[in-house]
Amino acid sequence: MAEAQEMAALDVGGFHGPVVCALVGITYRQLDYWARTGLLRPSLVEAKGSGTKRVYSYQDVLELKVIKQLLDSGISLQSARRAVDCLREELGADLASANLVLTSTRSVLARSNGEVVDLLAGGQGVFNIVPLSGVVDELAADIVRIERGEPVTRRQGEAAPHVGVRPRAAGE
Amino acid sequence: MAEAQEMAALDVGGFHGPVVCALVGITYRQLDYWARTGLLRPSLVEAKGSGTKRVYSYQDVLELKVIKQLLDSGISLQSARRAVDCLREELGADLASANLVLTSTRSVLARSNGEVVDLLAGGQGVFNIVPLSGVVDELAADIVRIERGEPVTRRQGEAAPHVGVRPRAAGE
DNA sequence: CTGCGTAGTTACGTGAGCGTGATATCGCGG
DNA sequence: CCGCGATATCACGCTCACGTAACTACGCAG
Repeated sequence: MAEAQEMAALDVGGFHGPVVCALVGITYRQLDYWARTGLLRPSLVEAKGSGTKRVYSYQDVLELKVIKQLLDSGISLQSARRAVDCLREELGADLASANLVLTSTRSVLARSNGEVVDLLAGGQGVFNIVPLSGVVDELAADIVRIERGEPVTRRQGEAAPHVGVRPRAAGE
Repeated sequence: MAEAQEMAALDVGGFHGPVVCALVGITYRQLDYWARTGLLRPSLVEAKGSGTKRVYSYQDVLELKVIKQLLDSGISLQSARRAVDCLREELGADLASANLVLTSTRSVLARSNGEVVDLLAGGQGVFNIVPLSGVVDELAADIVRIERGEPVTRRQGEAAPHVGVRPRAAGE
């Protein structure tokens, strides 16, 4: 019962450092480095000296997973910073049905696949396109697994199998 | 007349190090580093000690420009290496009408915009899409400028204005 | 109140990807 | 054949993005 209480506390919105590492699939040193350098601070509770605990929100973990995707696909942390800024600005959007698009100069959210096609037709520079649906679904599944005590052993640097990606026609 | 001969020699396929730097918009140290680390060796003449000259082919310069685009858009040199491998394998293709697509696991060439849309519908991982038409056209224009002695002063890290990008409808 | 585990902090090291000179050497003009 | 500029090479150092290990401090059980 006391354990169930702890689980509930997690559900309400709090994730400690090590748990976040398991969910996102990064090392603790990366999480720590990112927090110190200001890439992504825990939005619920910041660390106040040794022994204290950082507490991350669900939204934080989502952004971290996006960052991890970017790193796995060979994008620099610098660019990931711009991506995070974009996600922060467009929080109202439905992430599960949107694509994050980064170009050399700016980053935007494309709600429909049609918008992505339009951007491609514009044809300037390089496009980094991140489908967010996979990230959202995957996180939901992993949270359940973590709360059961199953250790979510995902290999480092390897793309996780995305759940719930539905192929679409171009003219949607 | 003797000068015209030198120019002709360049046209046939040879570019020295510093000229390549000006064309691509990178520093000599970058070109040197990339040659030493095996990212992109001059395919015509390698360096054999101090005082010798590296000679790059037109194809080399094209690949270098692609690498530069990747770097400007925040992609790591590691990923750029994979991109170069892909370009090497698909040399027969018409680069000016193709897009280079990099995912976290592999790299491919998409000949039509339709293929790009199909790939997006597949929806796995992150897509880095490089329209090659701009790179090809830009290089041709810059080569003319170089041979006139005009110094092609392009700002570092800023995307060059692409020529000849034509917007297309999705169902092409 | 006293261990003790857990989590954050510090110190130090590492490799990639260059920048900055200084140096060595080639090849060409005179 | 001899200087001289152009080009490659070397030595050194720097920043980013972490890894490893040791240390430290909180907070909870007993």
